[in-house]
Amino acid sequence: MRSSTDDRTSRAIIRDEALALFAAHGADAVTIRQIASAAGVSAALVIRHYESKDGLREAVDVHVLKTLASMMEEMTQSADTPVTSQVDAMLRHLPTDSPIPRYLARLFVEGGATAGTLFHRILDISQATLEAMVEAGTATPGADLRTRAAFLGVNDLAVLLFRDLLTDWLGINPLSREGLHRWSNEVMTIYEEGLGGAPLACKPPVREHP
Amino acid sequence: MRSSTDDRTSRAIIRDEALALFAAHGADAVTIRQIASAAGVSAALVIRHYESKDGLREAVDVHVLKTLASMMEEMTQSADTPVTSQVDAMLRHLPTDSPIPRYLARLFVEGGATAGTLFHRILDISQATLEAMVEAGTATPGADLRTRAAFLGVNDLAVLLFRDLLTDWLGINPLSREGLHRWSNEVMTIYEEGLGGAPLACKPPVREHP
DNA sequence: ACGCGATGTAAACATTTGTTTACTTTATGC
DNA sequence: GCATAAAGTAAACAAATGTTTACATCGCGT
Repeated sequence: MRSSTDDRTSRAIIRDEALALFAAHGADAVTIRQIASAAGVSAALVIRHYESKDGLREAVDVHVLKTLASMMEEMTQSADTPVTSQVDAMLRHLPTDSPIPRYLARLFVEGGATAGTLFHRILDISQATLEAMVEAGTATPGADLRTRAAFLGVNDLAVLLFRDLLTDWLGINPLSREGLHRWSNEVMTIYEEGLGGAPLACKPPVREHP
Repeated sequence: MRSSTDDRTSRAIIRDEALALFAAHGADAVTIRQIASAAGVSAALVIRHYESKDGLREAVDVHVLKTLASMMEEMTQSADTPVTSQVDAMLRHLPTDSPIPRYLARLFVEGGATAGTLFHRILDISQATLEAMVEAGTATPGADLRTRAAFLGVNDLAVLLFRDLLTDWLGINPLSREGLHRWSNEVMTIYEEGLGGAPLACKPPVREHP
């Protein structure tokens, strides 16, 4: 629901409320009247601004894609993004109650062109990062570098998709500060040493609390 | 659409067609008339058998859960399931065109009680497997065994959720025979040695084609 | 003050959807 | 054979939903 002091244009308010509702319940399950009510306007105004429900859907898609694109651009410039947490880093740029993660989850299972474009872009970055690491000698291409890049990228996205279920099972939101710390600590360790830890005959395992 | 020679009861046919349509388009987007038409019966008969659309939804949920439960039981008895591919192994028990994977994907992003139960069960198995490996000395508990188990379980499920998008990006279905081979080969390597491969000073990296 | 476009609304409309009703057909026990 | 229950259907119904129409209000340049 829009707050009483809100200088966004009603067009933007409608789009944002639609995004929130689409993320929460899925676009099909949300009615124009619900969106209108959440935005504090009439149903007719929603149509007036976006022509149809499908037009609104597209507008929301474009908006999400733009938001993510600018975020990804910003991230590729500041080079502090390790391979483990491309998406996690992305999410740290969003407010914790942002509807975008959940919207993305729905987008990905739904398929469609937008999802394909975004997925492609994310995995391309994952591959580029891995290639850079191989170049730098901090990673191995494996038997098939592209498959390896896909594995890394998909693992990254998985935290996002399973956020709620993981929160239940772990007792802590893996995208919260504390949760993310535990999670990436574990991921980093596995990516560095594998599941078995560093071979004891070679060097002692590296632990956080030795 | 039901085939002409089909000895299933019409009740089961309706349930199966509903499952297929729910998986393909999401339960909200599918109408009772579509299900009826796919099953080759009238819409009224769908209601007659399942009382309401929600009743049908529940019946489909129960059926999927039962199918998976019997599959998981069968798998825990034959002890040849490595930690990397609990779900993959599950899927190898299903026909390649089974709607169940896609149905599960929708179930998981939707949340709900059924999804919670199933997710819980899968991650519990993941944890038990990891604990057994630690006991056997083939794995390390890491800084937080439960988080580590969650990471492994979720990675496993991710292939399932991203199947279509991965097929696009990789050029091969990661759940096909060839695709699954490449995928788990990569996963195994990373779980065994990490991204960097075995430290060269200790022993040469283990490759499939040396 | 006034015209006018932008912004907004309530009520009506056509269609879709889940469900009900009244009715027919098919199988089954006796 | 026949009654009776189960399986099945077409048509009607009520509510919901996307959209349209006709009408109101506000801001603003002149």
